[in-house]
Amino acid sequence: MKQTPRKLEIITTASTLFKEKGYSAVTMRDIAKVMGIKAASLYNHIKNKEEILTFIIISLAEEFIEGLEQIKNSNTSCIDKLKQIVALHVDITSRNTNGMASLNNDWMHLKDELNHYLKLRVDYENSFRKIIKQGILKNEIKNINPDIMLFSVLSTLRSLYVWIPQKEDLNASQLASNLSEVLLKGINK
Amino acid sequence: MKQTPRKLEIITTASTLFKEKGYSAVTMRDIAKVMGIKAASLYNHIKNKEEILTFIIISLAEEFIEGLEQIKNSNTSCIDKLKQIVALHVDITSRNTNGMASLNNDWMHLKDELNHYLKLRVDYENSFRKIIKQGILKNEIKNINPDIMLFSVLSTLRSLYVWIPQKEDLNASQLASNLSEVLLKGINK
DNA sequence: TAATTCAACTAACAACTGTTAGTTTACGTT
DNA sequence: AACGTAAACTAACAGTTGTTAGTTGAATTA
Repeated sequence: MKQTPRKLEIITTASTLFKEKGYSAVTMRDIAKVMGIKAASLYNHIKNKEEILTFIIISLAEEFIEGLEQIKNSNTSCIDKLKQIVALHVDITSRNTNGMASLNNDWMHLKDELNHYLKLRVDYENSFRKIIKQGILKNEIKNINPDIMLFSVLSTLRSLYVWIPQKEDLNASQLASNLSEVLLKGINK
Repeated sequence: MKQTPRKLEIITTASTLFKEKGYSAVTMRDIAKVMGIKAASLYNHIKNKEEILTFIIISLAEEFIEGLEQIKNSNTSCIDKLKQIVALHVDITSRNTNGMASLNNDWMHLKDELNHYLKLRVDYENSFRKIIKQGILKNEIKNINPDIMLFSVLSTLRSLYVWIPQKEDLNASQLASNLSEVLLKGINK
């Protein structure tokens, strides 16, 4: 799946607008206007509006899947794996704050690739839960309902795209380590 | 602001659709079809589409503000106040999972009431942060960047609307206490 | 120089959007 | 029986939507 530079410009521009107003509220004319061209000209580079959304979402989802695959195979404790997952989210999100908005909020507007996306998401959550469950077995993690822990941690990580742009003073590794501390050990002294 | 029963039915129906596809992707004809009437008939009960969204968002936002006001004035430790905030979110969200989707994802489509909403949100976050900062001063809470802790906890609480409907086996108080445990003390043993 | 390709353009389409105006129907009150 | 009202209806509007077809000019290649 090679993309021309102009096509990537369209995707980048669209991402910004999708984050601001959501996929459905952004028109092809909106995207074209920002780029200084007419809406019809976009179709020299892309098949249709859906292709833009699909590219944004699927490429990010696959990046997460690949990252988690690495972490699963690393020979470390479960707690360390969780720290790596936090760092993975901080890393990918820092580089794609706009796209992450679509991944979180616009996936339901996929058509052709909806099932593909849903499979990737379920796979990701299952692998994540497996690490937590193993941590409980190995006595590294508290014996609370694993779904609640998964939900709590993953909700925070999925919301990073909102907070990272307004906290540019924090660098990535600093944010990742502070976040790991809070998620793993809580805020109570 | 008294609402007729039929108007509330429209708002409830719209909330469900807004959660599924987002405000922009839901048409007046979609809402009417679910109710078994024509789109034009909706206007016997509501002023326009925006009024539906405004009602959903502002009434929920005010419920949160009022709840937090109570908690601020309660004569307890900061940790206990945070537990009360968790319970507040679980309570309101359990009763309004659909509306919470709009509060989180559709607020940018407000027009007349956008500034009102933004003020309520900033006020809420400021009050929340104040409780965390006081907890740090009183040595109840770790001395980490309060914004990171606020972000982490609030992200989880704001995502509850996604998880509560798919975990109907958990009752509210059970969920609130488990969640408090995870958010306050972390998942690390 | 001629031929080809790229990436913009104009013009138009059919479908869909929120909304209004005017009409009809059913029902409770005088 | 007559009236008033609530809540549905039909028909239509003006504007917007994604998308297509065909054209143009500039740059690249033969």
